[in-house]
Amino acid sequence: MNSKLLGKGYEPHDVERRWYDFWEKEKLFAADDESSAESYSIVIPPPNVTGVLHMGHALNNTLQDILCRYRRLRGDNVLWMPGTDHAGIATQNVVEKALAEEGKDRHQLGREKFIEAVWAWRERYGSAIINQLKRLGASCDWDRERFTMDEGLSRAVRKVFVELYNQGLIYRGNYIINWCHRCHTALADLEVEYEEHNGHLYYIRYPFTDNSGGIVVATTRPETMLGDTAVAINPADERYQDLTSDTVILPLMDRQIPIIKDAYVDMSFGTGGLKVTPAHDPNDFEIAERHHLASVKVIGDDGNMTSEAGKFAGMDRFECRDAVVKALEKEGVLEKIEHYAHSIGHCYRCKTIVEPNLSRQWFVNVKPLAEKAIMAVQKGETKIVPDIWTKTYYNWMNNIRDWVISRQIWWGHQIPAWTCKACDEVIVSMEAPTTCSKCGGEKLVQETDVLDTWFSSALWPFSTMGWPDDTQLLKTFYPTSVLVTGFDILFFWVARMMMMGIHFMGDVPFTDVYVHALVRDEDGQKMSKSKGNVIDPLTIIENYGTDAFRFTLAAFAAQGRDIKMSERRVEGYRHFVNKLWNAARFALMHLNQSYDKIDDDHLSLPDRWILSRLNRVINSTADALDTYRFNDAASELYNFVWHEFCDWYLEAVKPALYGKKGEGQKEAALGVLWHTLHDILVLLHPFMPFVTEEIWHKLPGTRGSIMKAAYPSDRADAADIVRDKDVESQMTLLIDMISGIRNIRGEMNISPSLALQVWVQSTDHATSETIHCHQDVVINLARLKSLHVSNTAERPKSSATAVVDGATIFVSLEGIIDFAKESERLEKEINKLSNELAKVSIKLENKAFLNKAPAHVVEDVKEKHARLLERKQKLRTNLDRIKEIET
RNA sequence: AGGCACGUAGCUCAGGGGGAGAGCGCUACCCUGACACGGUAGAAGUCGUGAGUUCAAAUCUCACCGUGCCUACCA
Repeated sequence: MNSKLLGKGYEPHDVERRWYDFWEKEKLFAADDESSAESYSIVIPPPNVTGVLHMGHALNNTLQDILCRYRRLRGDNVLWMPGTDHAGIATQNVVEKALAEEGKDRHQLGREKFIEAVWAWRERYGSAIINQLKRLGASCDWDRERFTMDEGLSRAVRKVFVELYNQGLIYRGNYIINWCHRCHTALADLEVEYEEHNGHLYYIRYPFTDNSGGIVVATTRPETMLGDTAVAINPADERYQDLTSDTVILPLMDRQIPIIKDAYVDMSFGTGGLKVTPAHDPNDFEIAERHHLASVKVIGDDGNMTSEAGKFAGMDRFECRDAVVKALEKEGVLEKIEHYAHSIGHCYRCKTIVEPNLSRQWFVNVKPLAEKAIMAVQKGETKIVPDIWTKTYYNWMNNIRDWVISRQIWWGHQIPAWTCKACDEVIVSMEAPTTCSKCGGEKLVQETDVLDTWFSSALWPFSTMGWPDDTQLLKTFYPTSVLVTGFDILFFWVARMMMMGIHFMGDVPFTDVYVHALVRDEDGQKMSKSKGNVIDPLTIIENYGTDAFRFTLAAFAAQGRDIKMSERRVEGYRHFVNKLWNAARFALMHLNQSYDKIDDDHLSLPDRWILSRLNRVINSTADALDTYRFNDAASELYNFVWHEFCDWYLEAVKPALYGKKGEGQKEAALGVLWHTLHDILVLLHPFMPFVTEEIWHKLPGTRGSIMKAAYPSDRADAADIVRDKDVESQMTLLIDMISGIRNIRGEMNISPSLALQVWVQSTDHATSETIHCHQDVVINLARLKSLHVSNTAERPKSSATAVVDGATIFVSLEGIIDFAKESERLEKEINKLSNELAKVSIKLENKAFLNKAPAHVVEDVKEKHARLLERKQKLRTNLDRIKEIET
């Protein structure tokens, strides 16, 4: 007996550390660059180097790990490519903050020293999130870990930039972009978050040159009026048909500006007069283009007013707003102020209010790339799961606008463009040029801007595999099998990877995209630090163990639904881990060897039954995982292990295991027990890698890591485990009988220790045969003194009755029966049956149903009706008897 | 403004045209030689509201109410 090998309760911490080290040491996560096995690959959504593991990461990586571990068990050559993202703005912010604490800023250091400081920071803290992923059990091929700023990936970035530039898909120009004054950089449209805000709408009168009348405009940002270069009205607006002047005076600046007519102006808004500020509003910018208006930039890149702002120059933009309002009031041109709710854009990194700003930036013309990315999904080259996201993907791709890729920060891939000081020629090239290709000049200055981080992440599926070199890794693993991600980065990342992958690799980056839900708190709120509702995955791991946590995430991961994280649920699954542990503990008390072959001759009904059920769960789990139904797989396994294996099988075979059924049955049961536990461990391993590995090593006959095991249905002996419906229905009969007797015991308050005498009456030969053959199972599990089976109405005088299909059960209660209680119990049962019977009867009385419903449905309902009726009548007979005795 | 999802037991959620399910919680009994992180039994839902399609609707359609999210606009 080796029962001492397992402790009474499962203690995760030591086990987790031990096996993770073992897996790493044994290189069990390593992919083969070249292998005859089928390839399966996933690239990790690279977390930010500055990041700490949150629930989103935990879910995302747990799902990927389940897939990877599952595919390994299926014999695939699996590559899970790990790495991190340099997160330009976020990381720069973090390092700047650290510098600020030392009283320094980046400008004092200079660009080069600052970059060094960021690298140093990365050395020190950058592996935090990687270590946290390891605690989750993530089986990434860590030897291949990549970073978007690595030399290899940087080369890919330069290559892509140069090619897109040469193809005319990257250009530089002056356009309105979103500007964050705090991060001091341009932001892409996607990087702006809008939030509802209670502001004001200011009505300002721009008088005619003679200071009379004029046009009233409305604005939420009065300070921008300093940069107005026109007032626009709708050409169809009747209010302005009789204008005598075609100019107005811009108040405070005393500038004469034109009145222009443009159909863009919404006549129903405000007064129908629109102030035009081309440098600070995207729509105004477009109007200005159409009407060839000048642009006056009054808000500077630092958030202060520029010299163009006249006497307001140098003022902070918000202070200026108040000052302008006061000044307008003083001039008597402020008509009114209304309360006005509107949404304002904020920087997604630092939450500062962003300003549309005219600026010279680099852009990607994404339309041509997007078209191919749409086609690829339409043609099914990439499948988005669940399908619901496909529409969102199309919608966004169809309305896509050019992408600003330049950022005015230091940390990132510096744009590989140089300007010749002598002739202003722009040279874009992989390596720094020494002379100007046009004039031969030697004074070349590199563009100071860096690229958007997402520009490099867009290349992730192939840059991590060595592109632009033609590597073996790419040949084996590109396109990747699936991308697992949250919908929040569907556009930021997935769409852009699609575009770049197709353009540069000539093939989609992944064949499937599995989009999972967002993890929210128990009330459905998005977790955020500011709300203080963040649940730290590492705390959960500390308290409940990684396996319980992972299983919870899988069980919660129903498609198309957000996940509301509940600690209670994790606790529940911790109990499940412990249940498995104890089932194994019990099994290992009896198992001293492995069993290659199941002894068919001595199998009991429970043995055959559990093998049949095992066969079902093997197939349904595989099916669920193949279609990304993680929650289905998890609940199948949960129910099988707890409610079939533990509750029924283990209890049923105890007598055999304790040698009460002879050596033959004992050995047969041991064989089944070994097989079932063995397969349970393998099936559960993707979800609960640690506890399964721990038990695996205690199970006799296993060699090496469970990671090297074969999925049950792929094994040579898989044929031994077959589904047998006959066996299942026989076992169901026994289970129903036992439950019926237990119900009587419970309801009648009969002590569990009292062994009962039971008479079973059945006129159905097959039923009585089954009961007779397997009566030991019933006697054992229902705690009986005796069980008599007959086809006559032989029964004890004082008894309680239960009914199953094909048989009536009489539990002798000689001397202890409480007639009133038994009547009550029977009446309750009869009531239940009557209710069900009523529903069924309605159907059968409905001629339309009998005529139109499919024959098998009608047949089913008739059968059910007969069954219910039989049961009810039997109970009724016994109730009558009881009442007779009682009176 | 447009779009998408969701409203099922006290709580958290599965299910998805023909017998209402799970976990937690609750009630009663039980420390039965794996497990009290356990066992056995039990109570509990007009499946948001209203209409329609159908022989049959929790399930499909529409409207409404409520919740959440996404996209766009916002002078």
